[in-house]
Amino acid sequence: MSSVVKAKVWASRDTVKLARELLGRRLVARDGEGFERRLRITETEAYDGPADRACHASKGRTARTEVMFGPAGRWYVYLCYGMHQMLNLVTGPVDWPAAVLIRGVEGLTGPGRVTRALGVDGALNGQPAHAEGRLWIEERDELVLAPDVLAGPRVGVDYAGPEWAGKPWRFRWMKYWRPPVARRG
DNA sequence: TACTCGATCGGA
DNA sequence: CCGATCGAGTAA
Repeated sequence: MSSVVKAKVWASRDTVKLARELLGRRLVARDGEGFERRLRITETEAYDGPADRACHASKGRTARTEVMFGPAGRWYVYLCYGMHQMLNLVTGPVDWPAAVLIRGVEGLTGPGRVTRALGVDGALNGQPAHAEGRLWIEERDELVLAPDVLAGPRVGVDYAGPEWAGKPWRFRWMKYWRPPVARRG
């Protein structure tokens, strides 16, 4: 199967469904020595379209959000709070800005922790997520729904207002998801 | 050019 | 609870 065909898997109009279906698929990270880690995706969030006030692209088409308007199957990586890289998979048709934030993989809870552990940074922005390289999503012909998935509101998007912050577009595969390490009190 | 604020995290 | 830390977005 060509990369082009594989990328079409993510071109569905329904990004919320894709965020749900991404659970259970493997994220593969290859380091400088060629060592690979294959980790099940356990937590995702959907950011869907120009009307979604929590989606960066709701502010319009800019240099930063351009990649979300492009073809599906590429990485959208941006810096948050000046120190955390956020890893997203671009989804949807061309000119429909949407993406799925990868918030957790097995053994790693939290979007900033995932990228730190896998060495992800802005260099991956715009790179294909469906071809072997530095980081990719393992090929699988069919999307398989993971069982035991909990949906809830997205994290940290209250600024988007109740209509958008309240949408249950965060998905966790509870069989593999683990709560963040306890904070000290 | 000067602000403001975040799709977060770890420490107190 | 709080500070870290910096680029994008906005207003001017």
